[in-house]
Amino acid sequence: EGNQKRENHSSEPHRSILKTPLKQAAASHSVLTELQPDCQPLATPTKPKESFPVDPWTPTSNLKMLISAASPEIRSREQRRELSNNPSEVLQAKHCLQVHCKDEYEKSQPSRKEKSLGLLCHKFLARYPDYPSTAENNYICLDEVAEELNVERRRIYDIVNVLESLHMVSRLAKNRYAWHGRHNLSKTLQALKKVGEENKYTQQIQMIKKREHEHEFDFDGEKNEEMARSFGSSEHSEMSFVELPGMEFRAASVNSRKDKSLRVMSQKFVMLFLVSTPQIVSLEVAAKILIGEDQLEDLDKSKFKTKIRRLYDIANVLSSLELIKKVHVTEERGRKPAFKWTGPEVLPNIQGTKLETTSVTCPPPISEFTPSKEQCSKNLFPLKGKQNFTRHPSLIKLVKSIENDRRKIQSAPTSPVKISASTDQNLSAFPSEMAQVPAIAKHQLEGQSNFISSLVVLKPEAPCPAAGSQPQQALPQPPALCPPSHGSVSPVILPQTHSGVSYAIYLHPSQAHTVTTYSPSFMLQPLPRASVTGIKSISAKVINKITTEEGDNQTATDEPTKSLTTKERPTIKSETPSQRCLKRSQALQENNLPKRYRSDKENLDPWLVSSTFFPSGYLIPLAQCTHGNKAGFSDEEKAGICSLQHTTYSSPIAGVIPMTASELKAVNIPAFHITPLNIMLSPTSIAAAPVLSTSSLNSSNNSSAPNPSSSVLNFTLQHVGLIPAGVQVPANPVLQHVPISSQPENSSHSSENVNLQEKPCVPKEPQVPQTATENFFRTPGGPNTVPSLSANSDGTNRISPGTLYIPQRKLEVSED
DNA sequence: TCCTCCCGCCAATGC
DNA sequence: GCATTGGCGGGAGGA
Repeated sequence: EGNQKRENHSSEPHRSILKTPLKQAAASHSVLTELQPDCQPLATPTKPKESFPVDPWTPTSNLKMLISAASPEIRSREQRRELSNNPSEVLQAKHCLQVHCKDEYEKSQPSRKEKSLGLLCHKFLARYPDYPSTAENNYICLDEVAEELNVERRRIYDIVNVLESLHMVSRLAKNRYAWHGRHNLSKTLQALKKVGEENKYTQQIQMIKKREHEHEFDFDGEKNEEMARSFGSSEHSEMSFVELPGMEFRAASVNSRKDKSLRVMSQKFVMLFLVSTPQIVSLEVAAKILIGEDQLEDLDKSKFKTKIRRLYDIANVLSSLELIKKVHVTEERGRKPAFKWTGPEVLPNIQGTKLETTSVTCPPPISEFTPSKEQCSKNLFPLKGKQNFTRHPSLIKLVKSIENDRRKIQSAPTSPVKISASTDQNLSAFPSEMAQVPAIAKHQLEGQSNFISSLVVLKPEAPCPAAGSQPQQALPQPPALCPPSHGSVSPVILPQTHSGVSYAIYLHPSQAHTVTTYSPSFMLQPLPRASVTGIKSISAKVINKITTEEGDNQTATDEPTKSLTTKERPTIKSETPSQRCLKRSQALQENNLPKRYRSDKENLDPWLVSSTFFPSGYLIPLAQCTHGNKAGFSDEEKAGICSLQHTTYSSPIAGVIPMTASELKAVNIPAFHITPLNIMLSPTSIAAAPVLSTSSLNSSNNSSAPNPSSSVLNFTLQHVGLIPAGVQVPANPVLQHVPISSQPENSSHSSENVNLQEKPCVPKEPQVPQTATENFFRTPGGPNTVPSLSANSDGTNRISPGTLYIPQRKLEVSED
């Protein structure tokens, strides 16, 4: 608008020579000179002479001048006034003041860089913790944020949309989003990688590169046809937003715009990184692929340009998230902007394979509970076979209906309803769950695809030896209580505690799902030093090696743990499990406090649960999550109570897990640290929640108590003949972890001549690649050898990448 | 000159 | 009918 006005103005005869850039300063000058009494031919518009508006320079001065300039009447009035009391000295002074103030004003105006989306995103991210412990205070009000960050809301949308694509936020309602942080990130990346693989992005990238190599990419029809054919030949040339279960979009607008939205682009962009080797994607290639997918027919330059613009937007946000970073790829054709993945390494989709197996080999009741392949498919390829259509509502309904039915069926026999404190339901339900443990475990182990689930079930418990010394002999195998068959989200019913009070504790379903469906993701979590020091150092070594290969200057060796985690993951580093338990408890307690980033020094009583905890995000149980989300969030939630979610979580699958404090500890603070676990207490349970002293917690460290997870694990393994009867497997499988690089070929192994001239990046997520599960399941002669794994001489495992490699021409990557 | 990407119009959708 | 979302592309700042 301003530009237009300026342009109009400058079109006046004697100003027509003004070729000043449309920059505000210059335009202002032109306006200012307009006010000069004696309008000399404007030779140097930048050096106005005298009379200037009287007003001191204010932020509105420009506006005033523009108004004045736009209205001859006002202008002449101004001029008359100026002339009437016109001591030239005064004017001179005014002019000086004006110029000075204008400079000041311009200086005070944020530069373009200061207004960049990346910086804005940084500010935005700084407002929220990477791993929010609860949903409380993790609501995002767009208006407020925009105001506080002093930007228009449009920009916030850009950020939020990208974050949404990573499931770091989810839309709750108009103007409101929920902040999930990085809780879902690894899972999302897993999913994206899987989709990217299935979408044959690797091949597409290679094809584009090959084509570029052969001849300049152009936009003529013949080549496009060829491209179309090649893209069309890929199985999923069209796909929509990759949703995590329970995080489906509800807004019609969102759905209807899905295919073009920044969200989808963002996901696809990320996919390109995840399937690429090395994980460097040039903007050009990305744009072409994204365009190619959508509309091959009109692969025109404007579309390309627009795509690039959007990719920059996305890249800015992803950069702020430290998932990618800008590099330059120097090829024969020149230097091209590109981005390099610096986010957490996403392991090959082991689980994905298993999922397929699962759905084939497992008995219905089990397979239905397992990380639904179908569900994933639904979400990942909702439009499979169709082009440019969003999922039809009726299909959504149908799916949900099916899911509901499934849930009912699943939950019917054993799943308890949400149980609050001191109900007998817990007790009655518990045995029933317990009775299933062996069978379930066996089921899980019977299929290779399931053994991780079994372990997952065991995990929460194993890690925190310091925890749960509860007198709960009645719980020989608490961990197994997370029925694998429910995707580990089923309610876990624990017996009454010594206090005689049961507690309804809601495990965040995402946790369960994480470990169940995407087992690798939880392995990315930091491990408590006390139990996994060795592992950590191994991991650190590997990481260090990787980074060094890339020219890392960082001191990963000096401070191994540093490379494992960043800001939000420090807790585990140097703490004993019990300390960590305490901290975790503190964190939980903190959730009830209004402010984030609060120091957690005081008030260690973790069970002073006068608060209500929220799940930080989506509901993982595949079938029912939708409900959780769909239930929406009332405004009361803002007050910190998630009554709706109570309902939601009362879903048998969603899982209510009544347990004692120590049990909670055991589950809540696994050595694995299965991502921050969100625990939610129902109001009733809150009411009944006893206050345990810290000492009580500490004293619950049970060296004597049998380690249930270990028991279950050993029992199971022995039961299915995977280990000899006498052999005992450590409770904490993590101890057996060995690092695996999913990209061993990253720089050295590849045939490419890749020159990475850049600072190495330390993955934000700790890289604890493989579970011990696979290790001991790979016992020589064991029945469950994982084909994709191979042992290296150094004792570490490596996963055969199985990636398609095409020798590439010389490629240089340089940092900006 | 080209790379980046801010900016805000305005259409689609929501409420 | 107003508000919210967000696709989109002009064009400015910066290298």
